[in-house]
Amino acid sequence: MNIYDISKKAGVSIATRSRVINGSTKVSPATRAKVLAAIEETGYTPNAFARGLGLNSMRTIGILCADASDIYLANAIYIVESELRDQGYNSILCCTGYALDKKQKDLQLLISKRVDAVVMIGSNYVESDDRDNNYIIEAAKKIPIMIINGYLDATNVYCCLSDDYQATFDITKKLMGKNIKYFLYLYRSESYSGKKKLSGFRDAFEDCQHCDHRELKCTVEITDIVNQIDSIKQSFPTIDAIICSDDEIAVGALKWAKKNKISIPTRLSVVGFNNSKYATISTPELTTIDNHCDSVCKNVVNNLMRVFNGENIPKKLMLSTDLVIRETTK
Amino acid sequence: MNIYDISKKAGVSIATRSRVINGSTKVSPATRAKVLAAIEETGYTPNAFARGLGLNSMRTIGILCADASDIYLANAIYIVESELRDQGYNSILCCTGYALDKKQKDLQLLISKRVDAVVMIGSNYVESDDRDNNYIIEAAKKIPIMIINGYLDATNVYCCLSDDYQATFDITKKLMGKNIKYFLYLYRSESYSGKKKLSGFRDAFEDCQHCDHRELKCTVEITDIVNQIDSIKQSFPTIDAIICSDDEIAVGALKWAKKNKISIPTRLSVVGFNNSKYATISTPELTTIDNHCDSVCKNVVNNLMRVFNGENIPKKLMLSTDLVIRETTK
DNA sequence: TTGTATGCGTTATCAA
DNA sequence: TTGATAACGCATACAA
Repeated sequence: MNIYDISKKAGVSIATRSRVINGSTKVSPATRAKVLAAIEETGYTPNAFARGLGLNSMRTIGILCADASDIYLANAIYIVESELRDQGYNSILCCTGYALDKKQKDLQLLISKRVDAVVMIGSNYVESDDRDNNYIIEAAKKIPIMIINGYLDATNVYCCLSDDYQATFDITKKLMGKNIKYFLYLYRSESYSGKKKLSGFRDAFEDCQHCDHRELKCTVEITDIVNQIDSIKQSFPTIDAIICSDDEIAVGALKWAKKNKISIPTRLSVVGFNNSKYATISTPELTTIDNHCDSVCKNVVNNLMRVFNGENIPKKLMLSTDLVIRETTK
Repeated sequence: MNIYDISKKAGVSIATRSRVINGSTKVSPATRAKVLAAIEETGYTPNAFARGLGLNSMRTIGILCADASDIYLANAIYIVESELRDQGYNSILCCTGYALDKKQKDLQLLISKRVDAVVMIGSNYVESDDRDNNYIIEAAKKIPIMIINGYLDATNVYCCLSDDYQATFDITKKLMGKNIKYFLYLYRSESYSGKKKLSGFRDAFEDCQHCDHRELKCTVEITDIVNQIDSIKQSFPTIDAIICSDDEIAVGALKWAKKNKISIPTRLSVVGFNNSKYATISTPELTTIDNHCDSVCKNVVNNLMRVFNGENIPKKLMLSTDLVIRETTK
């Protein structure tokens, strides 16, 4: 069933049929009705491939993320996909993992599938070594690349992120103001946003004489965190606060505190990051930094539409965060 | 840059070029080298739309799920996508929500995009009223439909699910054996698998004289659960065990117990479902039913490949579950 | 307002 | 082993 069959059935030319399908106004009501009737009767659907070939677009966006099962990324995927579809675009999802070669390969794959743009969800796509970001810059020569929570200065690359540096800086300062002196920072990733968070934490100590802090890079396995904190305790006996780069790590910190019978928040403050569902699932419920993932995602889709529209949009859009106070801080 | 440019550059016909691209053996090493050199030199990539038009396939599978941010569905999406890509297929993700008309519309949309098959993740796609499942049956006339955790008996529809009925039946019986008498069952969804779980729970009471039980349909908001359990307490004062249709609800039950200072597992047993990350994030860690989501998903993709291959596949594949005992049961 | 002719970049069929 | 040519189904410029 194709355009010719429909045209024949309706007794019009294929051009007229095309006008009806695509909602052109330049067609008389009578002929439009004829065509619509024929379409209805036959259950005809336009062939998307042929359409794509002619228009050089199937209105499809590639979504790249390391791991769709990660609670934070999953939420972002959900929002991005929904927003895109509201705009008439479908999403091809590609879970790349964290290895560079796989990320490159998958981005290439999406481009070969002729997607109209790619949205990279997660700061892990921007590498520390600038040469490793060439794959993004090359891709951006063909289609717009949108990066969520990462920043890369390149043509046709548009970034939207939350102010992670300020967030960790502010919460650390805030806790210092509550007479907290000994801080431990837990993190897992040294991605773009991972580094921002870490420097925010570090910089907070610049003018604090009586404070001290340690940084600990945890393994991916949350169950190991308890032992890892134990081991740092030997050289850093007092811990008043643990700031974590995500909520899952913060849950690990809570489990450590529980095992060592350290009462929260009286003797220890714990702060998470992301304001994910983990924050309310956990007991006690986590004080955490809300980086407004949904706003970031909506901004990205909105910006992408404007790029398609030929508008000039900022290459870097930074959104502020909010502290959500629950049960793990005073 | 298209097939003609490459052919001209290599000094061969477009047919020969096509043979090289598609790995046909019927081409001499010399000409193959010429073509490959031309491709390499120009950085040519075949046009996927034109290819799709010719082959009537772009090797794309539609994934339908209600909510990609749900921890359970997100995990399934991740596995399905990864497995599909291993087989050379891309995935178009569509988050439909739970409303029937949206599900119908989105399935239709995927078909109009000419996907090779659709994978429905989540038992919410099979409706109670059989007439409402017509949209699936109709779709299956065009492409294979794979259903994860739901069952529908129709041509070209293939289902893979875990034995949820047996799971709740067994755990309830098991707890009865430990002198537990008063059971509360908490659930949110009346989907296909939701109903199976509920009947498993109910049937466990058939030959138990001294036992009693209640069922409570919770609202979606987990924070309401505490109040909802409180209210049932008035007509059902003693609760020895709470069985939940998913881990998130179980966390709600834990929060209720904590608020009422009921010690777990000594005075109350709580059992979750899914063995999701929530089970280990929560405190105490949840005893839960592992329905082996990963195995189910892998089976589905594997079966789909066999369907494409023209093999005869069972229309219903049931996998057994396992109980994972942690801290919320004796 | 409607119809005709052509291009989009492949794959596939049939000869050579 | 290679090449010419016909589909594939649609959009659109141009003509009527």
